[in-house]
Amino acid sequence: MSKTIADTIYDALCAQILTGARPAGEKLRQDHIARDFDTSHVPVREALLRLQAHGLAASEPRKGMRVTAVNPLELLEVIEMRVALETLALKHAIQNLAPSDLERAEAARQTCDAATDLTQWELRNRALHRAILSPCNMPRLMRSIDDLHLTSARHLFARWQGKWRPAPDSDHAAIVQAMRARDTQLACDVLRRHIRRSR
Amino acid sequence: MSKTIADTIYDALCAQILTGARPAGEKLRQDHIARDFDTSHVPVREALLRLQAHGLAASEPRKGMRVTAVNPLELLEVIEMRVALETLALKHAIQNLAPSDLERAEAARQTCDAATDLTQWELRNRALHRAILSPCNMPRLMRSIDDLHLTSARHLFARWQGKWRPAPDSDHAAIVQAMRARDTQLACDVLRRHIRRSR
DNA sequence: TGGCGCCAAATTATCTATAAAAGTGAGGAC
DNA sequence: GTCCTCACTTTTATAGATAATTTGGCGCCA
Repeated sequence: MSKTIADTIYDALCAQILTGARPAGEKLRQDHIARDFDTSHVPVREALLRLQAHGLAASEPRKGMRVTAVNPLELLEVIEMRVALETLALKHAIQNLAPSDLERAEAARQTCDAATDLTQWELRNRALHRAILSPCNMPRLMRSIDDLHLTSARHLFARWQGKWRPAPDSDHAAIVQAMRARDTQLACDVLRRHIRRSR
Repeated sequence: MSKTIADTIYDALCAQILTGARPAGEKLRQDHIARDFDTSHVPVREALLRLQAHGLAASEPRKGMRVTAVNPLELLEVIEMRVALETLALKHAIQNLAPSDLERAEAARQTCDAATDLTQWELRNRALHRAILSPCNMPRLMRSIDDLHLTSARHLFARWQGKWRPAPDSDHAAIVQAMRARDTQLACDVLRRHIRRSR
């Protein structure tokens, strides 16, 4: 399970891009980053490729990579994709739901509501969505959803950085409650509204 | 636009995995592949990373990559994801539809029906789905759908290799016709049935 | 005979060096 | 003054070498 250097670099760059520490359009120069992490440029290349795979960077051959732009059109796209895929996951999740899943979801919900800053909230919000959906037992679907959340998170940081205030989320509570009642229709409706609200 | 060596290797490995020339579970050894393509192992690593990103290979750190298994559960997952995402794309595509899009779709349909072997048909079938859906103008959605088609194609080859016979596809015709009539509901229904049929 | 540890071979991950391409800017022609 | 060219710098892409890790076999001992 040992993390490679490339893994470490990827995680760090990913966080920097999400939070806006590396703004959209910034050139990602291999040997600069290599110096930052005190390695050679080879593992940096690997990390960049993975950023590209997750949609966080784009490359032009022999011209290097740049942090991808976060244009509003892409956000609309991502929101509709999230609606389609997360409701699919939720339907299957409710079918397979075990009591322990409900406990985990409720715990994740409370943890999320207790967040005190945006970075923390974003992490916990993602964890909550995973907790709610992962009982669907569809690993590939979950990976796709995670990728979409990455893009959503970038918009979130771009828009709310500094303006965010802690507040309990009533949608989250409603979804968990509908799941407890095994009301698939209601849970999906609330989730759909919840995701679309993030515009 | 110059293709790098890594691009070339990726394309070749991708085709080999799709058609089953490299079966599921096969270890992808860097320097063996490097010898095959007469390069160093560095571009091979890059190609492997990209296979991983598209779900065609999986790695355990320091243990190398293997061609991913194509288990029936994943196929079910991919089919439901395709239903969710392709109907989403189709709805938007029909909204934006221009006459030239319809022409292109019809041409792609006829080309697909004229395929004489499975490899050809698979390529043209993918092109047809792209032609039908791409007027949605949602590049990220299209990329996700393309990835799902890769997995579907692997199942297709695994199941029909040698048993495939040329035949016109009535679903394709029905979808194009519904698009021409701007009947979103009908088009989506046929598409859903069409995708689920590939089980 | 069967499990355990150690050595050798294979393989991956990383580093350093080199080649190739792209950007940059000064100097000259018009 | 503007534009083109050519050398210089920066940066990416690939190669070759090295370090680190895993794998598999072999003998040893219970």
